[in-house]
Amino acid sequence: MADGARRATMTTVARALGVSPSTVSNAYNRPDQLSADLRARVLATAARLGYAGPDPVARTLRHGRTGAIGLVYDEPLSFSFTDPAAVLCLRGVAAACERHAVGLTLVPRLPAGAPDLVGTALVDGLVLYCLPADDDRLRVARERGLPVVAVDSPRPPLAPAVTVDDRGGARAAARHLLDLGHRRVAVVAERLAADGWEGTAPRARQDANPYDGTRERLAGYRDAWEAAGLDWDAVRVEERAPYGRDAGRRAARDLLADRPTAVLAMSDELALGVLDAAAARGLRVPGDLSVVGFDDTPSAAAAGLTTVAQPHLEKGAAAARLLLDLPGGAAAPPPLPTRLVVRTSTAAS
Amino acid sequence: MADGARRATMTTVARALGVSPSTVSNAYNRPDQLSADLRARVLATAARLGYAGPDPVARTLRHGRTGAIGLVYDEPLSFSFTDPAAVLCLRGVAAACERHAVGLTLVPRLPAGAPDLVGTALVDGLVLYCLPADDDRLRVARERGLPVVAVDSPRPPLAPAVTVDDRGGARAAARHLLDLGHRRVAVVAERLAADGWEGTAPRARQDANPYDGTRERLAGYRDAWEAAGLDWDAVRVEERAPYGRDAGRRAARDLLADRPTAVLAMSDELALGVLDAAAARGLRVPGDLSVVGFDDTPSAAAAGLTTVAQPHLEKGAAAARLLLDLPGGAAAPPPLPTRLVVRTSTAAS
DNA sequence: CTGAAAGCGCTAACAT
DNA sequence: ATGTTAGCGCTTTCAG
Repeated sequence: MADGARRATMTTVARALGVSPSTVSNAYNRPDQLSADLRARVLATAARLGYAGPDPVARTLRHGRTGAIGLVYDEPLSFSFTDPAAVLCLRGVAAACERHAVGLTLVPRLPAGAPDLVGTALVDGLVLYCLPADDDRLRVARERGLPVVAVDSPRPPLAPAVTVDDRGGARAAARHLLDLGHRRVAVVAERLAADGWEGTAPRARQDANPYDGTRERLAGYRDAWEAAGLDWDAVRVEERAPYGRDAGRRAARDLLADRPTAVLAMSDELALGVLDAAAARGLRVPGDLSVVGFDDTPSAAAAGLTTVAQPHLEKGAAAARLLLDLPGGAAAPPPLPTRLVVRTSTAAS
Repeated sequence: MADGARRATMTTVARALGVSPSTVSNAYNRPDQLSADLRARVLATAARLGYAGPDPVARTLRHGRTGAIGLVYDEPLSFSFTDPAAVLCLRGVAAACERHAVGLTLVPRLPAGAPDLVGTALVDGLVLYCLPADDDRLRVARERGLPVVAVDSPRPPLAPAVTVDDRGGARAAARHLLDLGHRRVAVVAERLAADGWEGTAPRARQDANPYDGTRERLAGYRDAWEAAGLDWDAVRVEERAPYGRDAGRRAARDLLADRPTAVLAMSDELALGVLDAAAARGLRVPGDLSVVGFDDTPSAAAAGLTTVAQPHLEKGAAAARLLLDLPGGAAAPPPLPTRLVVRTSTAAS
């Protein structure tokens, strides 16, 4: 079995057996097109020569189908496995891939300057997760002619997308605090632009946010505020990057100096950071401070956080289905619902 | 820009410009092989025709390199995002992929009968994670001529692998309990075969376990036991499947009837389940019951679990590097170290 | 600096 | 039931 020669190919097998390549092809792809006997001989010869079946790449070139979809993410790849909300969404995507028997290719973001893998990944379509509206990778994917579907930004008409009622959820969260009598409320935000800036985000920055999900959340908070006849511009929106629990801690450390009675965190990870900071400062939650998150991740639930639930798994699965169900591309579903989940991190002011 | 015709190809662009296809190819792959002016014209024409650059599949066929590695896992894909230890390992793999600018394709396990995606995934190599020693997919990958590297089973000589000193770690865990004076100890095990069986695993089953990682762990416990002159076969090894925190709960519910003073759980997820069951039964940990886990996952740390740490990230990264560093395949590294981490879930008997 | 020609390995009409 | 032929789209010697 020493193979000094090149790897066996369909032609090799065909020649060894004195048949034509198409017969060997048929042995693999259309068993009914040849006698059982010949087929058995083909397979036996293939085994003897160490031929493992049609080369997937060549077959893909012929068929134009790779059997995988790609996932593009705005953070380092390892983040896909770090952020609880991302993990849930990915689980949904992965489950759908499994059902459709296609692979899921995580497409890494490369250091600027490197030729983008979005342009070369061997996939039949791409899920764009949490990209800013003007991200170049959207354009590259489009030019390749690949079907794309965005999740958590960008939205139509920029790209077909699975959307979530972020705004409604955020509105409910803010109204909840207002109903409890809170008026001195601060917001902890993740990045509102790709520039790594940190600080108290002015209104212009809030509105120019290219990440649709978070822009909508902020808009939802504001809706509730203005519906109550209050001045949104008086609400401090403290932005931190990079995203994560620590960002929440750091934002809260600054914010708490203002002695707010409540904090709206734009995600549960940030909210957990706020809880950390509150504890470090000796504040009781919800006695001294109410905190509302967003996402309803498992650890938020464990911490008793009041938050806004969204169907993460369904969101991911819907995105994958959009790519996989109808090759042409089905219509995007209506916005998925969000729901306020009241736990023990909020109380009357 | 209405494209009634077929998608533009290299030849299309060449013809539109009256040059040869190879010139267009050079414009993309060897800018130095043609005048800057001609190159600019080629690129402009390409843009005008909506040609997005060389087709990745065709290029792959030519070059024989896909630019991605695959990851194969013995559980449903979504599990990769559920199990904390798997997530950590995957993060390591993903980080290495990112550094090498290659994609990471998660290859789903299909319902039995379906043509296996391991045979057709467009990848340059495969990481086999937690497969049983006799898994068919190892053979399929080999026949394709793909480089493979196993993590957490199978081990050499079955396959090149990144190994961890599971046995040493388990030995330390068991010795820790013995040192504390525990003698009535029970083990909670995840699956010791792929058959879905549950119950008290007899010795034969323990030894035939095709999952190397867990077989080694069990062997490590036994080492310590026998070194202390005790009879391993008197130790109850309670096996549950499928794997997860709930499995730990259910195993512990049965086990605790024997009134052990300590439990060795073969993973932190199982250990957390044991803690749940102990709490439900009104047992204090470590007062009434000591518990030791394995893996040192974040939630284990948060729960104050005494456990065995292993370098998950490094394990995953090393596996990916083995595939990516030297195309030929480097030598596997020596077993990665494990380390007993004593927290507050263990005390003297 | 540019072009012609020969495949990479496979599949699907279309014969026979 | 089996073989012939013509590509899928690209890259790459090798000539000019």
